Amino acid sequence: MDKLTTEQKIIRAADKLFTQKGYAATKTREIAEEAETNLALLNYYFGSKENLYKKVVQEKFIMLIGAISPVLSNESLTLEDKIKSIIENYTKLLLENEELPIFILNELTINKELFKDITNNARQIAQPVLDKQLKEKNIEMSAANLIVNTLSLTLFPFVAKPLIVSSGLVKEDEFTGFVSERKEEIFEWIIKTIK
Amino acid sequence: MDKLTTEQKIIRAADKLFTQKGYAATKTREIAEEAETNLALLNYYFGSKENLYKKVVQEKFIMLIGAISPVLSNESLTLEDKIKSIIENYTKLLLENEELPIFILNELTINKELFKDITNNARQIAQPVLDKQLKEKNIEMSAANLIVNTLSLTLFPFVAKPLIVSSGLVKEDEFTGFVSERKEEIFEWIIKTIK
DNA sequence: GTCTATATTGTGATAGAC
DNA sequence: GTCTATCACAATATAGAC
Repeated sequence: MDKLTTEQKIIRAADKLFTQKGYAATKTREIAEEAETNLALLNYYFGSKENLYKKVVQEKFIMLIGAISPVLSNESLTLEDKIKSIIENYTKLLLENEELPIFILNELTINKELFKDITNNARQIAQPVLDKQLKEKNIEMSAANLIVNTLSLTLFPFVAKPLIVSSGLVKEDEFTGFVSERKEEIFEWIIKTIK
Repeated sequence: MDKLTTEQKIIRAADKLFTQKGYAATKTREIAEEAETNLALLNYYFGSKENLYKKVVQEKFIMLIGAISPVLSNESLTLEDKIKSIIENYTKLLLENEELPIFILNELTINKELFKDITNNARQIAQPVLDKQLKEKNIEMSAANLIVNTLSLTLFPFVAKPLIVSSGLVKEDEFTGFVSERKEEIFEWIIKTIK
């Protein structure tokens, strides 16, 4: 019934396990089993565990910055539109991939070298545009603070979900509602702080 | 010169390496080497790698919730005092332990069971007090949102530091200044949003 | 308490038949 | 392309001398 190629099944299994348990804790045999194939095929298609990992990580990293990078550098969007888009994009993306940000942020912390080539591409494209827009409106907040605040309020609940849930602040089955309702609230809070 | 016992040296080395690289990627031989002792002594004092890890993790977890739990449940502090204290406590703590939150949050995500006994203690102590204070002041924001927002704005920059730095938003050597200046700003932003 | 040597298992990768 | 069997080495843990 599933028309995935063996290669795709391995990628999908690797994605799931690496995201859940991290690189070192994930065994190649587990990936093979999850993909309903065997260890030899993993090496046949990808050469090594590390190679497979890089494929997965790059894909996920692009997902994560893909939700913000085009928005920020788009000159035809107003400041408000940008903030709203980022909140919308991330909330949608993370509701479908809850562990994505903690996975990427943890990997960035543990394995700083791995990402250098990817981040360099996005660097310094967005900031000048945003700085110009802030200056035009006489807003005293820096571009860095505006971006960090927007991302903080939007991403952090997902990053800290286990803590938020286990502390009883928000119940597991209320979490989706909690972050969905926050979307409009975050937008209003941010607008308030830049006025 | 250093008057640490062997046991303390091992704990300290384990703390450093587990925090930097995570559980699975850290080898017991490395810990022994970092502690300037040998593998046998690690097992002599702690029985196993997992045992040593639990010691380290619990200690760090208590550090992290210790900066907020007593503040929130203190009935004699005003709402403003609480927010200010949390921001101050965390910024100070995290400037000295930058990897603490990403480490704990990642471990909570990967290994959800490990923490259940600890979080249960702090559960549902703080929230009633805070809810009462919010109601008295006719603030429409929920306690959950207020706490999540405060923690988001304060903790997220540390969690996302590698991303913030590698994207060029804030330079590595400006990071301390960036989060230090944010302290007062975060406080003002939050006050604005609850008025 | 400390150390060297070693037992034992786990893990990434490959050889070679089909 | 796929699979079983296996190699080679890494890693946790322990035995036993001091």
